[in-house]
Amino acid sequence: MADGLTIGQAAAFVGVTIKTVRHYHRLGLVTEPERDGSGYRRYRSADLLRLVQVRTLAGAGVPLAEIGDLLDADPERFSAALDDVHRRLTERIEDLVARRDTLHRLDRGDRALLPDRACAVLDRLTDLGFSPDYVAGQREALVLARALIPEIYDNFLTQLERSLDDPEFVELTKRGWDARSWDPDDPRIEELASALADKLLANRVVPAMPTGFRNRSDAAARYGLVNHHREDREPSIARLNALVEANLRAAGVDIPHQ
Amino acid sequence: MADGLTIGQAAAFVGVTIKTVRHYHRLGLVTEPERDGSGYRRYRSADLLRLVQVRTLAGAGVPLAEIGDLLDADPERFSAALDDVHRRLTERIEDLVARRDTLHRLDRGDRALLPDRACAVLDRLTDLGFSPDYVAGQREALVLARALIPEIYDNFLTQLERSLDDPEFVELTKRGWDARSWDPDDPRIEELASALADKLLANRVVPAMPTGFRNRSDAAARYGLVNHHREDREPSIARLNALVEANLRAAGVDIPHQ
DNA sequence: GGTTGACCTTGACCTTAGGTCAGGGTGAAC
DNA sequence: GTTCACCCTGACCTAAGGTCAAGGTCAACC
Repeated sequence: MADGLTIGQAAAFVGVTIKTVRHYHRLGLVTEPERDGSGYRRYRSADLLRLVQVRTLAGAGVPLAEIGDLLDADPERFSAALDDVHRRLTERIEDLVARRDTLHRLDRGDRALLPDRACAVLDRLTDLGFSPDYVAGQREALVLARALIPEIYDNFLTQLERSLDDPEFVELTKRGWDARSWDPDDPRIEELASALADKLLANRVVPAMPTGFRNRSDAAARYGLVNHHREDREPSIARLNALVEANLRAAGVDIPHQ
Repeated sequence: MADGLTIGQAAAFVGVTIKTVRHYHRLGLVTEPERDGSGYRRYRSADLLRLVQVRTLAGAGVPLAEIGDLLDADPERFSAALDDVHRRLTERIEDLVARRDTLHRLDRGDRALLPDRACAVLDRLTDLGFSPDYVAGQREALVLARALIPEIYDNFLTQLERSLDDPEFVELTKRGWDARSWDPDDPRIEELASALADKLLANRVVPAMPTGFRNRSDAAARYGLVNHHREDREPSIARLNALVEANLRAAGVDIPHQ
């Protein structure tokens, strides 16, 4: 008898739930339609049209709070606003595409993100016979370096690449990795530290401190984080690294304490 | 002295706010790091790594509630989950692209959405000299028909197209539109209704009632909504339409009352 | 003519992914 | 020695709805 659709029909029509339609009413986005004898809302063509318009904008991500003004604006302002919505939507889409693409890098073994050059170095580590644990640790260090101190990330990578060309250095590094099973007070650690420091100085692959930070302690914090990554799990390696750093410092290399 | 980044540095590092990091702690997504002497959180490399992983997934739209399980899953389950995330992200992107494309149809004069065939008919109406108001009304009716009763939308459109090929019909329709300024009791309305009904029957462009609905009253509600669109604003046109319908009904056409 | 089941009404509270505010403690620098 | 940027907790706010409760209505079926 009473004409107009009920709220359920109207909602199904525009593809939303009843609650959503009522939500739009409460926000004043769509004026409440007339009620029939039993208090039901009855939607007429004009209401549905408005509902479709609101939904189209809302579906495109326009905040509901803006939609009212937008639809009631004069045509050229509306048109300009539409262009703006379109632009923002395009940005959002591009952002999502970029995120989708980085997503698959999470799946390359370690769930972290590294460019190809770093991956090549890591593959080479594996080929040279380093243990998967060691490779994983280096991978994490590279991820951190890239994110925390991009200024010296290249330096870090180059250092790794050059070191791998020197069989003696590779040997020393492997021995250093073996040191994790030694007692932290084992005298061999001091010997090894000395040999490693000499090698580093000879090959000129000393770590460069990051520059350009607001203060030195910030840089030091980042440097320490990268260079002492995973040491909390390996006390002997921590001691080895500390000794190597002490040796380098004694030779005049700028390395922050702790 | 104490090593590790503060929460602000860690947050800046992964590109989020401090509050977001604390939020992840509360959800158990990233375990709370150790505190320093003054109770500040100190983030070490492993914490940052975890933070980057969480952010990468969260940024791709994975609900925070799922991320924990996901990152702690074994590799092949993780990999499968990543594929799933990728798939959902692709769907979302396609959906947004579709919405972006429909968005510009909102800007084609009337802020409603119609396919090309309908637009062509409306343009033709304008070319034939119908007033912009009349065209707007027909446009709205088409939008409603398409959304409410797609089964007869084609029929509706074909009817319009055929009618426009008949100059006499065009003349009668224009006269019908002029009738909105007449008194609703004007005797000319009855005449016109009779002529229009004859023409409709002769051209066989009678409206088809929608079929296949759960009940007849639902169909009737939709039909009424489309066919009596805008009549609340034009009482004379309402009367004219009612008379045309009565004439058609008398000739055996199935049209619901009200 | 009674009951069933699908619909409608309002109102109050829940959700996600954080943001904001209040009130107070820390740390480094000028 | 104070200033200013940073940190702490806890309580409440946001958008865009969803869920639940308690009750009224409508059409259909028996």
